[in-house]
Amino acid sequence: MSSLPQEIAASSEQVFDHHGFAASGIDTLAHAAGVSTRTLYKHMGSKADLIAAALEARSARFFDQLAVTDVDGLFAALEQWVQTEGARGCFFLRAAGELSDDFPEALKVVTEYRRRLRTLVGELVNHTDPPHDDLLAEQILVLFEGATSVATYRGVEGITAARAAAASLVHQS
Amino acid sequence: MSSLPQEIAASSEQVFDHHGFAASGIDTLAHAAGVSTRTLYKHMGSKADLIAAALEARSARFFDQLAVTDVDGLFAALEQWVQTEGARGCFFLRAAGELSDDFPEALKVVTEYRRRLRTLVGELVNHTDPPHDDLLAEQILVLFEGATSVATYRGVEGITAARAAAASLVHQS
DNA sequence: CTCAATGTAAAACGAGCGTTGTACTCTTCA
DNA sequence: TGAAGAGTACAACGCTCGTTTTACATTGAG
Repeated sequence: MSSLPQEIAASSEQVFDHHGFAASGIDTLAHAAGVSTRTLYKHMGSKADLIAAALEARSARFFDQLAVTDVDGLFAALEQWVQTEGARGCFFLRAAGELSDDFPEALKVVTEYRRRLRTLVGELVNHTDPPHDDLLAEQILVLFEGATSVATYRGVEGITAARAAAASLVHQS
Repeated sequence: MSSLPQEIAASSEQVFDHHGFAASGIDTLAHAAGVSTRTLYKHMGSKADLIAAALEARSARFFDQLAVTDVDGLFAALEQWVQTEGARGCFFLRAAGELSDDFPEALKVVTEYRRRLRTLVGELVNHTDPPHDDLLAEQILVLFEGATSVATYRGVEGITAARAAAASLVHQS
């Protein structure tokens, strides 16, 4: 049995993902979490804090899925994610677009997510045989982000295409 | 001298792009357009209609920039766009994420934009020498969307990488 | 000149928002 | 037993929002 703050952050992650941040009211978020608004505020402080917590929860959950050993596994994991979670575009890009400077903590989570994703891709590319440089890492990152976006309207086909493109770029000398 | 509705849609496009749809109030939008709220409503009907009009304006403006003859030109045009407009992620993806079913007209514009972008990429890939198939078109689409996303935090470097990747994929048999 | 069209300013409306206060119930454990 | 802690329901607060109303200014054509 996990803690209430974690449950609230987890269910809020889903509500924000499906309806956007501004459009998700506290009452809706509290009801989705199965708690009263009073309890929600006691644990989360404010809506801004709750948004940051939801982004943290998504980041942790997403990188758990991305625990892979090679570039191809990255796209396999993304395909798996989209099949179980659906595709609505990068949660963090959407957050950055919707949230202004009034949400500095949330934006910090977005920045940290991006840094971590870039680092992960860089490591995976570095462990290919033979090792590759920064250009390939940037290209894999583009394919990953592109697959995430394209999947919103072309489904897993976009991820399949990205996966094949990544393989081509990795294996060509 | 262009018409008031066009001016309102154009300036609203900028406000929505920089601050999000829900966070942009009617007063802000009217002030940015240099008109009163009364005039804004007379010409645009409602905020939902204004959002749809702003998306239409962006679509027209963006595809004007994408009047190119080959795949490489596509990424050159995107690089140019980002340098003059900045990068905040795909406007249409963000709209789809923020707007619910209460905005059917806006979502129709998003769908139409995506259909048109996919068609454009398909045509450009088909006119390569030698002509290529649907897989490459999907891959170029992924690179284009990925470059748009990655540019938000890695700048034009992401577009440069995507451009090189596209060239690799096009020229390899 | 006048009238219709088109614009403005400013206030008001009802609704929903994020947030807090109050009063109550239930559990737990010393 | 009884006090403390943690949760609930529910109303209220001040604020902002989208939208409409009212009253007034400007302008160009017949």
